[in-house]
Amino acid sequence: MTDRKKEILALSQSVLKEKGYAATSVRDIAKALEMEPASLYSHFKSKEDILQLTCFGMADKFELAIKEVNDIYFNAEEKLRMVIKLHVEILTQNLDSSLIFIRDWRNLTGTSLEKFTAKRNVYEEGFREIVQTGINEGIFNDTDKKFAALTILSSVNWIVEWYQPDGNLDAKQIADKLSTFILSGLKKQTV
Amino acid sequence: MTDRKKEILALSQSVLKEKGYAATSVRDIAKALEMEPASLYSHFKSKEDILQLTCFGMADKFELAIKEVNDIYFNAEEKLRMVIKLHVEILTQNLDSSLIFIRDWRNLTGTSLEKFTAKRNVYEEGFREIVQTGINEGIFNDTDKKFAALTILSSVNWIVEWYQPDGNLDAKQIADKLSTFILSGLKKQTV
DNA sequence: ATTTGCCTAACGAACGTTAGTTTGTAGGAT
DNA sequence: ATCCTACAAACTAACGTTCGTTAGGCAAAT
Repeated sequence: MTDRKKEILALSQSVLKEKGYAATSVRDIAKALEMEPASLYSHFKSKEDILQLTCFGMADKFELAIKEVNDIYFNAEEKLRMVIKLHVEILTQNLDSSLIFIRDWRNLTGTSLEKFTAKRNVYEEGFREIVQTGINEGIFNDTDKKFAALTILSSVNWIVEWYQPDGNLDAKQIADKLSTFILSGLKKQTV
Repeated sequence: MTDRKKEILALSQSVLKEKGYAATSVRDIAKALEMEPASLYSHFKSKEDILQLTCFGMADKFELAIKEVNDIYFNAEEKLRMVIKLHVEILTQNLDSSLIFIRDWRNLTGTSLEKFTAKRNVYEEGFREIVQTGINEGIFNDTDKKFAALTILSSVNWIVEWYQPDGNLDAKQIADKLSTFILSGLKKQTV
């Protein structure tokens, strides 16, 4: 991928995130980039090509992250804290892509859609394994691990809806807060 | 709203939830309903009319729920458990509308969009108040209430992504699990 | 007699995309 | 130094399709 292509992709993503993939036309993107619609096709095969590059680009980052965590860390709490930290970092460092990745992947078609959901399942399975590890270690409640993994992922992914790069919370602080919330809950421990 | 209009609205929603509002055409809806596209306009002013009826219909239900909770229940934990229960019930009993409500409200335009986000803010504020009540009562950790409310709402809303009406969890069970998770977290309480 | 619910037909606008062409630029040969 | 080649990146023009929507009519039910 040439530098110019990367640049145009990034700009396209910042346009797509505003109204969503389906509601944004190729002409919308071209206009924001101050070029003709046809010019985009010097870089991309199709509109969906942009979506694919975005979704799989993000999926790859997450895949790498969970592999790293499972290779290095032993303790389930450590693993969970680490994967949440990496996840939040990926989201906040790629906010435009992340919004498209989370909201618009459903617009993928055919084999792309299948591959994507497969990758997603692998990642979710990684979360479930961490929960299971914690249960086996006796440090997590013996809970529904599927349910737990989904709940964790949902709260982590939701940060793209409210995160402000210029706000008063950075990625590390968000990750810490989330981990604490997920691990200990809202209620004070009764002693 | 006539019975026929209600029926057509419900059918339209079941079509819209599949590919999302923006990616679904009026012709798609008409085809699924086995009528001509133009016939839909005997019932709705526009395509966005359908979206508005859906989004505000859901928003009204949630508004009612949080009012009920704040009127009746005193204790913050009780309030939180109750509002989660009602929220889950509304979602699961209106799964098609819920999916559109959660995913597609961004496609609203003009004053509709403004009104909607305002309503959403009111509801979120209701959650924040419950958290604040719990902190004041000394039963919740002194946490970032904005952050907590968002995290709670995200995990509650996410159930529309995986809930199966024919699955092995009903609304009550989901609400219980969620409440427990949110209140106590994943980690075993160290005694 | 009026209303409800659907129809046929069609409008203009916007859609994603393609074909073919021009422009700018970098590198090697003369 | 200048020319030639090659390629990248943009352009103009337009294609066929689909979009949301409207006008007007017709049949059955009230």
